[in-house]
Amino acid sequence: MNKPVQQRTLKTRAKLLDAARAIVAEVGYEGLRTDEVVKRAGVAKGTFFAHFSDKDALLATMIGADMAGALAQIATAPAPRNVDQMIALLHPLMEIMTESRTSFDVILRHSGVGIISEISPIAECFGQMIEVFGQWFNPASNHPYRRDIGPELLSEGLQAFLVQALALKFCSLHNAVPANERLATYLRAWVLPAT
Amino acid sequence: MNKPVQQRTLKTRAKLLDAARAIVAEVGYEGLRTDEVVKRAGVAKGTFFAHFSDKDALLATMIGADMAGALAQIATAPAPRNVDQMIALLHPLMEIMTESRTSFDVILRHSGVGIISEISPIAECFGQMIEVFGQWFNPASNHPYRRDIGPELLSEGLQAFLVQALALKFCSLHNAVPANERLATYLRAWVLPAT
DNA sequence: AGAAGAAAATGACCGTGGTCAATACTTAAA
DNA sequence: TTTAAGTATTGACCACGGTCATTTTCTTCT
Repeated sequence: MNKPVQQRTLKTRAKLLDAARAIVAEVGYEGLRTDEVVKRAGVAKGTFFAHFSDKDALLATMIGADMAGALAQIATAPAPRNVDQMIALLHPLMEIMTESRTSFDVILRHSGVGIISEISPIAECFGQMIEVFGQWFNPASNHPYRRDIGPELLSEGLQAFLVQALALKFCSLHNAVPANERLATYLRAWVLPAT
Repeated sequence: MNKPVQQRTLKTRAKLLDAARAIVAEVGYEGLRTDEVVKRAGVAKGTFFAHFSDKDALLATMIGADMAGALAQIATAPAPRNVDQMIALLHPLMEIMTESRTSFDVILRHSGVGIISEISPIAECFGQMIEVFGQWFNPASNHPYRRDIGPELLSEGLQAFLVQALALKFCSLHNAVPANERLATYLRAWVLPAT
């Protein structure tokens, strides 16, 4: 099995993704139709599902790529020295995650995804996040955050609060307060040592 | 406008809900089809959508009712004196919320729902939760939890961790550790005063 | 009781995601 | 170059959620 993947496979996949990107740029994630994707890509309906197990998988691929990009930026930046810096650093990622209700739903659905074999790009991002955030709380460094719990637990909590703050963005009862401020309140209570 | 709602409206709605309950009992939430619901209820397709704006609304009604029941139990019980008691108290609610992947997805989708006019039973439960949990952290009582932040913030965090712990239940990477233990770890780090 | 108006129920119809047996293409060995 | 064994593609087809003009049933007024 030296060459199990053919050239045209890559080409077709790229055509599908390009078409999908173009559509999203025009009508957003909620306006994306598989029929339109295959039409623009110039392939048959069945081909789509030979490349993506379902429509969600296509969305997850696109959204996951965007999230991974934002996360890479975060990973290369120096560790934030306080909560405000942390929020500022997270902001681009938050924007991507809440681009639309549809995409946020996809993210939620894939954040704790099932089987390992079909691990989604989004689930991978969530795993990455824990590692990236974990660096900020590395006990060896002289960070200003609480030290009574491990960096991984601290990261998981940060993730939980991030999702909570973003979810509230779509709730008209709470969205008077912007997500940034909500998250800041949460994080001050979570990552800072008790006074 | 003394009698805007007719008797048959209630009857039909009840028939639909009964049929749906029966189907869920047999094949679970994932096996529920609107065609089957209307067939068993003995009404036409259009009638279904005159009573529920979409399939999700029906699911939200059923799941919301179950959650409200569990929450009422929690509300009447005395405030938990420690994290273990808290978990034990929350356990029935957690079971309902994770009955299936499908129902959990519905819960996530409705947890921070949009317009006030169409507030879903599930969103209402999430609001209720904050109030119920808030009682546990009432500064006037002599609870053993942290007092450097307000009861509402403490409750919101508890909710965020609850959702996070439940989401991980559907993730094969993490479900080696049961949700109960995960949540216990989170809550010890969140609700207890720093040592 | 009958007529008029409002509310509820009907079911043929549609949009869209997803399937699968048949076909076309690619690759590597003979 | 031919051939055989995969691998990718095709498009007619299906399942299922959701719509809406029409019809039936209920209520109220005279």
